[in-house]
Amino acid sequence: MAKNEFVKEIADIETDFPQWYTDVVLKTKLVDYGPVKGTMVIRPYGYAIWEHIQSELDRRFKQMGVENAYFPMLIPMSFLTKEAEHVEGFAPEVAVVTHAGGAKLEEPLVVRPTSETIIGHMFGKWVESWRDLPLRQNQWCNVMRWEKTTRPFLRTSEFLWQEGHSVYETGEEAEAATLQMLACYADFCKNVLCMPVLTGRKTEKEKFAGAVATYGMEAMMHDGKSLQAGTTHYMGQNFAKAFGVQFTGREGTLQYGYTMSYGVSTRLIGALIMTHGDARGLVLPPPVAPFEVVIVPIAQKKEGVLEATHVLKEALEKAGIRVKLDDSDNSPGWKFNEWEMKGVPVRIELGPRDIEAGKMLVCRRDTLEKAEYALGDVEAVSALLETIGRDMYSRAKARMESRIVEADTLEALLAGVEGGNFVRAGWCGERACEDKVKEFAQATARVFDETHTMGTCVCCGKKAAHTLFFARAY
RNA sequence: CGAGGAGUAGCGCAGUUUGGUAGCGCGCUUGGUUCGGGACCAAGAGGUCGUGGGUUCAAAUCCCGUCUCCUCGACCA
Repeated sequence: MAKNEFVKEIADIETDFPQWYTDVVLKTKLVDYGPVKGTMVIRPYGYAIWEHIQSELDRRFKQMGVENAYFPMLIPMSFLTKEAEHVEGFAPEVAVVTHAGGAKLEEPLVVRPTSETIIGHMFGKWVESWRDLPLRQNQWCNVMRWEKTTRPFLRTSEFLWQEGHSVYETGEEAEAATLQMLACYADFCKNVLCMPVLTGRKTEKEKFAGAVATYGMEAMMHDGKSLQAGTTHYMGQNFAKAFGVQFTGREGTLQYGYTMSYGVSTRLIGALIMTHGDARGLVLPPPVAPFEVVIVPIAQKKEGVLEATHVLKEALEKAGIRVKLDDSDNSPGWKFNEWEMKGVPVRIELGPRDIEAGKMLVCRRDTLEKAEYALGDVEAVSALLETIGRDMYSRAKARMESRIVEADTLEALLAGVEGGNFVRAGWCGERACEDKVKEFAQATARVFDETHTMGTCVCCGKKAAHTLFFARAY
């Protein structure tokens, strides 16, 4: 394509954010649509991000003493109905297998929308004594929820996630574990995804079907809307009683365990795209970027250029940096645009001029700044990657904080969320008021704010029992 | 599930009003010249027009059915 014919490949991020998102995930080859409604194919460039998310989280879980396991995808329909709230919440969106082996099944099987039931069933068999507790297992798997409207990574019929499930002797322990895992997630978002989140408990209306309490973390997307990036749930004895998770306690009496669960999904990929992306496309956090550095040779057929880029690549790789050397026949300008759209944190340009001067041109994706480094200065590149990650977090955090506003009235709340803000507001605690806010402002309660106190309910004006963050959400 | 939009080459589209046997751009292949912000020349390959039926001498085009995808709303990691 000639310079003067250059057409913008992706929609304008400011005026058409949803289209920008769809364009970016497709054009950068993170994902493609599957042939079945609502399904997605996670392509290598996208799956690499997931693999980095997985390995980093998996390491953290294991450090906390969680073991990995795998439970079957098919769950007897009757399991789902054992916990009243649970079935009510999930029944509308499960896919059901009615036929197999050429015959109708006696009992339909649901494709797991989440695994509390089947894991509860198995834990019921495995837990006998207080000595078996805590029992903490996690699985990496796919789940299926037949959603009405879908969008790659953010909401798909089938998605990948991890779901951790634990049983404890006491409610205090289980609840503490629920909060501990929430903190683990938030730390992961900060240090690995460079993404700030608000964390806190969810309202009854927003909690997980069957839980006593649900905690969530909410990330602010580029347009100021909220995305639930992960949840942890304290189940009390609800599932333990439904599935007979009982043990003989320290005093010799038979008692039910207390369970909790937690999960994050491939939605995190959508979250980081919509948090960090800009008009040129993706801006990937270095810790999860498939490539942290792309090397673009200039005049690569000239004597010594490709050789020099290979030497540089090996030096960077030796320091543990993930490197792509783009020695394709495309022009340098084409490569610059391509890799910027794909969000590679650092680009290094290396041509005859640099080689002669013993330098290399290093370009940051997040700020688009360029600087000359000594050729082969691996430590400086390493340090730059660290800096980029920190700066991405700081910018996102400053942005989120600048977009938290307070409201005393429904009108103010509406104006706040329409302006792309998280709105802090008081709440009397009545479901009717929460419903009214949603109807009036198309905004939902995201999490409780434990750090501030608003005096009156934003809806009815009575004394506030709680302070909440409201936002429009994906 | 309600309201819109769209299915024609790998991608993006034109052609449908007024039926006449399929075209453009990008990409792809081969060769050559290029290379510091989407290079250029030349020669090529690639489509039973989503699908089933109907009308007609003749259907991408007209009629009926059907499937799928996208966007926006009510539900959700």
